[in-house]
Amino acid sequence: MRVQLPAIILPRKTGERRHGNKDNNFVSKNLHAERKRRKKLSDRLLVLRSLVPIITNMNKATIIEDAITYIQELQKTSDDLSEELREMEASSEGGGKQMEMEGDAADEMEKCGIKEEIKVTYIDGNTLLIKIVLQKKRGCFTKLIETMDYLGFELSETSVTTFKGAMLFSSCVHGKFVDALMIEQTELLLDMIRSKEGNTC
Amino acid sequence: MRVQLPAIILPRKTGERRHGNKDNNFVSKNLHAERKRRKKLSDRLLVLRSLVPIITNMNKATIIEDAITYIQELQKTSDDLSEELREMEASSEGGGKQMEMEGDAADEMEKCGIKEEIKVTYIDGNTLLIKIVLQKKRGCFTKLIETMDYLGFELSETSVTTFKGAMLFSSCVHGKFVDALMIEQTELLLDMIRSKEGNTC
DNA sequence: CGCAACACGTGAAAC
DNA sequence: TGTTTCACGTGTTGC
Repeated sequence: MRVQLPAIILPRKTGERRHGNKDNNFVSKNLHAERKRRKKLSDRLLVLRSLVPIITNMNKATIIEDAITYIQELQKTSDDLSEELREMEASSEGGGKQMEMEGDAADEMEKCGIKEEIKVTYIDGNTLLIKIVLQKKRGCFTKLIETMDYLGFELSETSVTTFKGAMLFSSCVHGKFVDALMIEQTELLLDMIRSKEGNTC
Repeated sequence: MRVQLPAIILPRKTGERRHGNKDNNFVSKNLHAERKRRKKLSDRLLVLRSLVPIITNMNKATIIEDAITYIQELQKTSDDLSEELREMEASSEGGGKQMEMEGDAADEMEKCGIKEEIKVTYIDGNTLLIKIVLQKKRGCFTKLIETMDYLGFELSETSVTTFKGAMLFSSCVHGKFVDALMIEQTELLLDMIRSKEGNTC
């Protein structure tokens, strides 16, 4: 094998033909251009070689050959990865069936004139009565409970009923409430639950 | 731009120098070898070009240049995909946090002497009173409801309370019950809910 | 020695 | 027109 440093190619001084041209001034106009072109090509090949991890030989031809096989490998692995990811996403979404069911639930709710809503009734500084109507989705109850927990609400006398694709949640919650503060943030609370639904499956 | 068919390159007949060599027999032995080498290199470049989707120009230099950018793109997308996949795998395992929380819930339940159980009280041929204590897990409520729905149970007067990592579910369900049949299958029902829990996140 | 790989200068075709 | 790109044959070098 040719002994050559990986990065620094020592340019061979071969073929330097000092051809004794008769007309020394007209040494062909494109000489410089051709040199530049060759240099550009060599540099490009060098960059290409630096990108390919496995280099069997330093030959120009083998550099390109290795680049070819490397591109093929990359394409294959890329395809495999994207397919694997696609499968993973598909299985992670719980199947389109679930989505359709949720869509049906929304339709059913709309057909029956049920709308998502949240109503907070202030009892006293430590007690609220919360009523929430949500589209019935997988895990929505857990997300709701988690939101309540995140807000520091302690649930008691909780009741849940589902019908016509909707879920009615009503609960007497205990905590330190600053009067009407939370009551005015009901929409925010609803958004929190909704966003939490969107985050996980 | 050079007019050239994408796939079939018509070989230029340029530079065919019929140099009037004095010694016609010794036209330099490496002529054939050099031709073969050039052809090999050209062919490799052709293959490389066929692999790169975006080709700005047919030039040798630009072919390599495009290949370089393409390889860089492939490497980047490959890295991105693998990282995305890694994240997805990590989050798809339910997250160690969630597992830990569920484990904590189980510990807390055990510490408080609460055990998972199901108790079915027969009211009449159309009504049952069901009480279920389950470990509080993400989505367990939905799974429970789905199981009820699968069994053809119609829920009414449903109440849910969570405490100490456990979830208490009690409901008055309506349906066509064949007396004690379902009552004896309570363990089966519990297993169904548990297995449903295991299926999804 | 031959073999393989390379850079070079050059004529010509394409733009 | 001139510029660019190409293939060619060759001299040369390292193995």
